[in-house]
Amino acid sequence: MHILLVEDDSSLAEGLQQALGKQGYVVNHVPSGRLALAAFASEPPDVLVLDLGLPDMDGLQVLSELRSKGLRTPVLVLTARDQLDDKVTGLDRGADDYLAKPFDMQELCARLRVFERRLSSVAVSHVVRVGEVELDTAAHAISVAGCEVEMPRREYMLLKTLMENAGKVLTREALEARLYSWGEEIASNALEVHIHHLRKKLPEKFIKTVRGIGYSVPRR
Amino acid sequence: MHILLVEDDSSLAEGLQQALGKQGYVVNHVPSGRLALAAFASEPPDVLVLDLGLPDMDGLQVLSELRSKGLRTPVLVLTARDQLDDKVTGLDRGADDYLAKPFDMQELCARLRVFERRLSSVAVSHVVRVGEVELDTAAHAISVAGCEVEMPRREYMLLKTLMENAGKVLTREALEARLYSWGEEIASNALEVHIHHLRKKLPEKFIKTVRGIGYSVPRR
DNA sequence: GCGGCCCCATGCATATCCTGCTGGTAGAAG
DNA sequence: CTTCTACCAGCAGGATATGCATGGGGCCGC
Repeated sequence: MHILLVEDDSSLAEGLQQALGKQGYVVNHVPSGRLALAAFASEPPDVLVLDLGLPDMDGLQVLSELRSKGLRTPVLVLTARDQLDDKVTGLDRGADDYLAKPFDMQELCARLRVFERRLSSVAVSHVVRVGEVELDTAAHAISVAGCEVEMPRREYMLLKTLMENAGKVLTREALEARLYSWGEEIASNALEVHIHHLRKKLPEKFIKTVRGIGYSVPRR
Repeated sequence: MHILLVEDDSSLAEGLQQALGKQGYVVNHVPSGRLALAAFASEPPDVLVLDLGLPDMDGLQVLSELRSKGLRTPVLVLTARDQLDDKVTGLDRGADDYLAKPFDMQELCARLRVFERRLSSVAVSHVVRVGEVELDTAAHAISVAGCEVEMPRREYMLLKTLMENAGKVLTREALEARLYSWGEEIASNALEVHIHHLRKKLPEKFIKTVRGIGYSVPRR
């Protein structure tokens, strides 16, 4: 799941990015409202985590802006505990949840999981099947010909994006954008290595390479 | 956009069919779950609008059936307002949206537009067909008389530009400009070579040469 | 530390492409 | 009708780019 974190306190942001990354989220961080809107336009995340105290524009303003464009992305608002009024205003303007600083990491994660569930139930079915490969997005499980197969995080993500776009060719850039947040771009053939590992676990010819473009799994 | 409407109340169904038809949608209507599955098999729609109260099988059952087959077609569920539990169950089973009867036509249209947007952004499966040659820009795939044909990058690009401008004659310069970026201009008959390779894979006379000008594929 | 996971670097295999050349063809000029 | 010429088709050798395979080492959880 892609999270866009809008937070001006860089040390807090870094901590969050790291912690959430370990939970398997892909976190992009921007320190200001203007950048948040820009990031949103170029690469819409699944969830927005929004601090209200921002240098350039008020967090609530960001929220209003997004909603006025008809975007329904779930938003979790962070704010200092003593500004409780913000809570009401925030929810009024379309926030989905609210967390007072300082907050517990556990709690943040729990609330993100709620979003995640909501997303996966609203967005797409839980099970994607292509040929004899079945991917259960809810259980994070893959089975090949009815047999469960273990998948590390990156491989899972990669396979998932490929299967969700079965029939289309995904460019190397598109895949990398999906697997990595900004700032953790890779400078090697890591992607090819993952593809390599995936192929070992999947039926032959399941992942087709389109030379010069990228990869695809055929729609069946 | 193709809509499959599953609704047993015939008067409501007729009204919807008419109203949605005016919006430019193509609406097929079936009154039962069994027929819905049949219709789905023979002609998969872009969106399914599903009433939950059906005579033969529960609408939710239809939904489960579809999802278990790995079909990810967007589904909008209709249900009576007093059966709110259905909402949760429906979303759990893979519905994408939900509308309580009686509903406003405006709102239904708005929600369908959301699906439409989602479709067009995800499935940019843009297919160009000229004669018996078919080109799918999303899958980077070419098929001649229904048979898949491999295509390297340059040949693909070349064929694509020709087909997208079927009927027009493209000068050699125009084609080269499309295939090569600045700095990698070519200094030989490379283009002719690619044309040669293409002709080998395509039906006879598919690419016409216009002596002194360039090439074209006829519009059919 | 041990093991899984993942990024990185390298060498190898080959598909893909450009090049240069030879021979063919169409259309105009004589 | 013949000839001439610019343009085009076709081929094969070599250069290049691209992807694959493999091993090393860093990092983190246990």
